[in-house]
Amino acid sequence: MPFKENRKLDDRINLPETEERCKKFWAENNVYAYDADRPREETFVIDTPPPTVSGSLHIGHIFSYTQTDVIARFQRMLGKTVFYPIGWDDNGLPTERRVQNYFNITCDPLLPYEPEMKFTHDEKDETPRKHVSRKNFIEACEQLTAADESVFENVFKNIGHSYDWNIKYTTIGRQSIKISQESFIDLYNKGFIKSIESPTMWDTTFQSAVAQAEIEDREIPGFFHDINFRLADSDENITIATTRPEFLPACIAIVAHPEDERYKRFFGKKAIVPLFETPVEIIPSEHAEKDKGTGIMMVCTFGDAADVAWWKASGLPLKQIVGKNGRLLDITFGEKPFVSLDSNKANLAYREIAGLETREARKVIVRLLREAGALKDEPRPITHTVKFYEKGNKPLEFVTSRQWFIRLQDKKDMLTEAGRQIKWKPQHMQTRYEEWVKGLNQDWCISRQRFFGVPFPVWYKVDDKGNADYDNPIIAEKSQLPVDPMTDVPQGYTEEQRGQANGFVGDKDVMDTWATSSLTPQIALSYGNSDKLSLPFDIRPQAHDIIRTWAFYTIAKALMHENTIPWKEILISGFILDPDRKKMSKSKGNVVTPQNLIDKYGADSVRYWAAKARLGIDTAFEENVMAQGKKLVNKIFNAGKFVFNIVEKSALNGCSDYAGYICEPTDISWQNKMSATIAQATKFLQAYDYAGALEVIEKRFWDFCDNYLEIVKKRAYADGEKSAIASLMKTIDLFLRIFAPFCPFITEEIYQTRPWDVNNRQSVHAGGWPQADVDQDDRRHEKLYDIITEITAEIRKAKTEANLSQKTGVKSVTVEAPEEILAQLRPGSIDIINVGSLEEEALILKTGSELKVTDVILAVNEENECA
RNA sequence: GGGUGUGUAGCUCAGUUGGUCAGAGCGCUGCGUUCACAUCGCAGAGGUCACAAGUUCGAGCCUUGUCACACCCACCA
Repeated sequence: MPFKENRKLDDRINLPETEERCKKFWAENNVYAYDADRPREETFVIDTPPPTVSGSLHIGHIFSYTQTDVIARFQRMLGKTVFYPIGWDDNGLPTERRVQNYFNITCDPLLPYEPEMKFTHDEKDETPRKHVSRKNFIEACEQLTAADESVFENVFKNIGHSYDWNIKYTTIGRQSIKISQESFIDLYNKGFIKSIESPTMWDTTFQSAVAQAEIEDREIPGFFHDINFRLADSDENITIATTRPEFLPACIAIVAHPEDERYKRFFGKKAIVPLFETPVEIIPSEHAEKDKGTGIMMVCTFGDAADVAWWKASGLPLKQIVGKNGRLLDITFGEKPFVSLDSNKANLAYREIAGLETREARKVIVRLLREAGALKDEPRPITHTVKFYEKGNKPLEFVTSRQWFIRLQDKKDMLTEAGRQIKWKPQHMQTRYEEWVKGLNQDWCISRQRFFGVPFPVWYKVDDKGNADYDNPIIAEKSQLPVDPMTDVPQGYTEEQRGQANGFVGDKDVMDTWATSSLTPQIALSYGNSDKLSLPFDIRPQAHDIIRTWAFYTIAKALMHENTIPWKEILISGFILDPDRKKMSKSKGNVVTPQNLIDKYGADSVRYWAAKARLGIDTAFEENVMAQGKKLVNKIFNAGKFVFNIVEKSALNGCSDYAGYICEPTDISWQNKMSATIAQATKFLQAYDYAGALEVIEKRFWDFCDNYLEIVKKRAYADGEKSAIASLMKTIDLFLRIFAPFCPFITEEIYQTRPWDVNNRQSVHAGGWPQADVDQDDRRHEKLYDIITEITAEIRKAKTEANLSQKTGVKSVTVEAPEEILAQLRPGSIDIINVGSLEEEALILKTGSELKVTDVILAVNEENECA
């Protein structure tokens, strides 16, 4: 039901119908389409965050995305064309995990493709995970993300976000893959990308490398084990505390603090690793702390990140004992680098743990140590923090593997400088960014040993012995993109040569999802078909939890590719917190879904709630604010309807050019107020302070309903006075426009049904933000409105205190004020008489030092109230 | 250990450069309201603005310190 010519406003507010009508109207009239022909200066460019498609939309999304929409709508109403894309971040591990759980499948790249395979969701499916081929798995991902994305799209449309749905991308889409691969090739050619074999943080469940930014610490229970190491050439023992005794076979050294008197005399000597009889040197190191554990520790490859750093510095050989599946590798003592004074004994011990998961191996080692008498005391339970992949449920291991890295550590200064060229709102968020850059201690590992992602556009030559040459990759030609090296063939080769001696193999890894989402500006531009736009965009809106990932990586990529900043300003939104001020939990999020709230309060009210919160401030979830929004929406509707009723019965019905009729002093004074409010709101919105703008607009609106409307009611309604009616028309026109960015539905509904401007049925959102030129206003009666409301308040108070109706008549009111005030007041006397139900001649004006209402004598009795 | 933010009425939050800044909404209390709106109106009570010291004629606002809470990073044998 689109808006028809001369449609009348409903008698009662009906939000669901209003919302449907508006959505249809906007879609049919392309109200939010970006105009690629307009020049850059007339364009507002937004780098919209593509939400992760791995479940349902959270109320937090609605919160921050709505704040951006308010800004977008304001800019559009200013007359700009708004480049406002929308995308879905659907590639990567989170999606794979959801697909695995949802369809109860797991990917086995060795299986053949089954073209007929279908996927269904069964809540009660308790059978073991079904193994499917890589291609089938990707199809399952595509199926589920497509379904999820259409749900997301509906919610965003229901809440009234004004994206240009023609500029819609997915990070797994063909175009995104192409741009992501181009990015890889560009960085490779610039020498910013390297592939190296190195210890990498590894999730054994997903069997993939993960990046520094994807790690989180978790407190888990564990044990301290005090293990005795025999000293070589001595009967003495030293006791070493460790939480990971299963790493004994990978021990490469013992370290203690150089100033530790207990161990100073041992430096340079050798200790013997129990069970495995490996001699290791005792070395001083600043890293060791005297008062932790026993003060002396073993270094293994690799129990934790400190081991990695220490190993790199030491130059000692690498003893990798944990495999990619998280199980202990099959190694043999006596072969390099696993030296032992007694290889038979060592191998006997190791055979007990080979093939076990690290946790199981730990238990076995403890038993063996106990049997060998090398365990000083029984293990002591502790709680310690361990690194996890944020989406994983097993601790990370350090596994040596070949990975692609983007060099960032040598660009810290440039990255910091780029951050300084961007305006951060709030400002302190820039500090967070800088601290993150300062603390970078790894390059960016972008390869993931997964399936649903952007493939590396890379193959490797295979030599005559069948070994791949990883140091000299074959990089795809740009004209070939997008490519999948597992099915596409490098130039100069044929498919028959795949995997053959003197042939080639494809790189089977995919990229980290951030490697693609860090290119959202470039991807959006490619979908936008614009030759007028380039980096930097105007704004990037996002939350503060992904400063270290999305913001950081986007800045890094823009710097490396275009040598510029990606956006001029970055607006950091806060979080929605549980009422107990913790981060909103999933369980809660499932109950309070955005759609439920839209259904309950209406889209405009949910938007009102979002727009009330300041940038960067975390806010507790408070449904009351939505109820408040609903009251406002209702009030806007009723005020509109009331004014329409007045206009329809008046001589100004159907009149478009009403402004010239506004001539009465009180009306002119009120319009001064409106101008001031518009000026304030405009200033706030230009500074992206949508909450500040909403506050002043809302305040003025309630003032309008409570005071001005009451003041002019009689003149407009009973007297049919044109000045009052025209002033009401103008006021409604102005409020509809300045509320439009916040409450797009109700404002459009009323705007389209005005009994004036009937030939102008453009969307209220298509432009027309009011100009507040206060300097051109007629300021002769500037103070009058405030004087009237002040006196009115005193009269109302007198009635309230007498427990009487506001309709009670007034016999006399005495106002004392300086002559200057009285001069302003006199032309508006009639309005005080009207609004206060004063009898004729009841208003007595006296000269005094300041404005004061001294006597209010009510008509019902002779009670005299002193104000 | 390093960094950032927050602490203002019972609750959720505003308080822009120090001078009507002690506020709003909700909640609470009282009263009113047939005629735009009970999704209403009018009014009221409620706060040593975390604490302490300092700067100033004057401090929620600036400085220093303390406490509490939250988030990020580092360390985690």
